[in-house]
Amino acid sequence: MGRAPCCSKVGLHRGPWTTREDALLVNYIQKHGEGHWRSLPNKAGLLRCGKSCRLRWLNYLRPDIKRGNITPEEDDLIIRLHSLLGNRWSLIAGRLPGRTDNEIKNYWNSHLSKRLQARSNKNGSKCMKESADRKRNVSNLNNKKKQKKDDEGTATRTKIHAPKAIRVSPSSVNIRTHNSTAGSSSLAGGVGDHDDNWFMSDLEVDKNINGDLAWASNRCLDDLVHDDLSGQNYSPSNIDNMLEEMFGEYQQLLNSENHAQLLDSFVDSLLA
DNA sequence: AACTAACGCAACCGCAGGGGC
DNA sequence: CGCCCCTGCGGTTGCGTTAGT
Repeated sequence: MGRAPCCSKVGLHRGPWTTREDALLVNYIQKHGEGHWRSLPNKAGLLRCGKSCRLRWLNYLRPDIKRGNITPEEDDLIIRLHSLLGNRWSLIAGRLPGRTDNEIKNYWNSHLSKRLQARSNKNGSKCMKESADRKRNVSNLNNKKKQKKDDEGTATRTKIHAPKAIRVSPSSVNIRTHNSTAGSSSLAGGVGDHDDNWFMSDLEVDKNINGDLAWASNRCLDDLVHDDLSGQNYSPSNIDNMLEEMFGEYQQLLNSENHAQLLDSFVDSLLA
């Protein structure tokens, strides 16, 4: 049972968009605004499903989109946010103005995950194992099919704390400005110069929460970031400040007693 | 120059949540 | 309360491009 997929309708165009289709979509949205994706194709004169139109607009045609050239700062931020949030691409994208979840997801899959993998291999078996553990856990969290499989196949699947995925729109996710009172001193040196222990404390607390090594590869990630950026002339930026605040808050709540509940609200707070 | 493998990106798919009725 | 529709998210696929042989 259930609805037929919207893109299964016979006669609809699929595959790459033509410039004419792009123009039609842009013109329509400029006149009528976003939304009502279901009815948009008809009204705009497009032989596409609404889903496809939405995707094309959000990932490619929006005027505020930055394309290509991921900066070292963005690269660093993606790695750190991913270590914190997992594959929550929309959340991560929300902290990177002009970037789309799809772009970040692609960037991660094609660049960063491989770099992490290479780094793990270099660091030896301990790190490799930890990275694999974490990868598996993140995958479990974000892929229900796999999770079902795992549920059947493994009696004692490790669990990590996973705040519910939250629907995010770019306008609802603003980079918070300063005034944070959270303890951010552990990052005081900025990227490439930070206290080498700040990720470790996350790790230790997470181990306490869940009794496993779910986020153990944070160390590997940190090493990766440190190595990649330490050789560059790379002064502290707004992104660094933002990270300081965010991870400071993160650490603070992890040190509190009811951290499991607070972790959920922390992720919520990222969207405030 | 021709072929093949690897890579990167755009697009698609399936599912879940929220809201209206 | 339950159903249906719309929307958004994350995983995956397909294909064009580039690099290597």
